[in-house]
Amino acid sequence: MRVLVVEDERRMAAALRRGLQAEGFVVDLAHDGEDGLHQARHGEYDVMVLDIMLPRISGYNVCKQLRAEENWVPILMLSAKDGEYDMADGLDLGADDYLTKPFSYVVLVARLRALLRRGAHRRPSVLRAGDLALDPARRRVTRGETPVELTPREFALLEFLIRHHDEVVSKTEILEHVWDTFDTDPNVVEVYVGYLRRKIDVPFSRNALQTVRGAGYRLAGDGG
Amino acid sequence: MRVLVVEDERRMAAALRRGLQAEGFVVDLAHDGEDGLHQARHGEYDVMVLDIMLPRISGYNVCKQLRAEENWVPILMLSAKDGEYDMADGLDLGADDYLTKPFSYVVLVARLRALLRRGAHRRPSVLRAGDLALDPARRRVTRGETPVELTPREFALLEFLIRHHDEVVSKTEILEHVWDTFDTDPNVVEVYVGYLRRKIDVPFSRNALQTVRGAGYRLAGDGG
DNA sequence: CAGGATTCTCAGCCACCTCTCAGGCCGGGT
DNA sequence: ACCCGGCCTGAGAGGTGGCTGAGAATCCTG
Repeated sequence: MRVLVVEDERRMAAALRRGLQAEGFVVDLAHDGEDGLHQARHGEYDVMVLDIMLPRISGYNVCKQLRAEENWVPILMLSAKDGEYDMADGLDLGADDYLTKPFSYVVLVARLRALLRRGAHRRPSVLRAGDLALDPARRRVTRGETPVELTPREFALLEFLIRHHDEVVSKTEILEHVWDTFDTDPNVVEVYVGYLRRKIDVPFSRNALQTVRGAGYRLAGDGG
Repeated sequence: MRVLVVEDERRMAAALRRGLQAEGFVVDLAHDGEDGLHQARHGEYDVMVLDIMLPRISGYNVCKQLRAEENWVPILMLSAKDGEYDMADGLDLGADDYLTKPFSYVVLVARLRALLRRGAHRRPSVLRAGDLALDPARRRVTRGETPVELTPREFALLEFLIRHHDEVVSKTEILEHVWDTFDTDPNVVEVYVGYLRRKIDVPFSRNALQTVRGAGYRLAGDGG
């Protein structure tokens, strides 16, 4: 599990790093708010420990900024101050938990694990067209209730078609977006369209993946 | 044993703390329902004493909320003698025991110990996927009823996979989160996936740890 | 420092995937 | 009907990704 620790006091930061590494975490450090914000944006962290009193950008603003950017990494806030007001403030800004210094090391680890267990709020996005459903994250395709096994190329092709369902897409477009070339033999598209049809078309049902002679292909969606 | 006491009357709270500490418990206090809910969520308590009449959020709702979040910490409820709710109400909402004020410490402690002995309904602190269970705190893994011995690296890999069960995770993602590098030979992931399979895959059963060629790996989990 | 556990590298092997090719099919125009 | 161009498809060669056994390097522990 990968954790970003944003803490300006060097001794505290070093202690946290050692301790968390001993617990099996992969630890990155940032020593001010700007650095922390930057690292949080570009690294994929499972959880984040964020001090409030920081040079350049305060922990409050780091948190606020990340949430504004739709970054939902679980955040545990640390503060030297005490009082309910601070805590409510931090939680309002989108932190997931809050700890007041001095804190017990055991408690910190326990709460980090609690955050990890809950997980970040993630967005489920499933693409649909007709009775076809494609989940890019899970890399899973179903027709109705039955799962469909696709090779990577087939999957990429179907994803492109389903994103443009009900539109006619030319073989050239497909080559550009799925194969990343434009001067290959378009026959390869025909071949893969054939593969897809064998896997996603139900016998005795109208074809979901239609040929538009001279123009390209169209994947029929529910709307039209 | 770690106990969380949620009680708004300061005198009563202080008395409970002293009494329970004398019995050898580690005691945390919360003075209203919101605080109590928060602490219960983020701390790992072995048992919880929860007053019903509380500012902000009632004890009933704290309990209900925790159970809705699959938090199965044993809860002992406290009520004033003339409360508007009765015992059946509290137990219906998922409390494990119920005491009416005034009560004797001896009885309180006896019932807490009984709860601890009985254990919670279930320990939800473990991650699950299919018949695999991984307890991050105890660093323990079981397949069904049988324990599985894992090395630290294997454990970290399985933890990452189980947290993303049903999703396809690429070797690069795995390298970043488990190995803390991104430019190492991905073959090391393949090797460790192989190790894991030998330890967690049951013969004659469908593979829990599936290869998604060209994309990564997916740990199959049954909704949990 | 010895012995064992753990992590990692390497190379060979295998299965699957990708793409090419050639022949056949089909639709439309005349 | 006939032809032509676009499309489909079966077969198969070649490439690539992934798996694994062997063993080296490293870490841990007594």
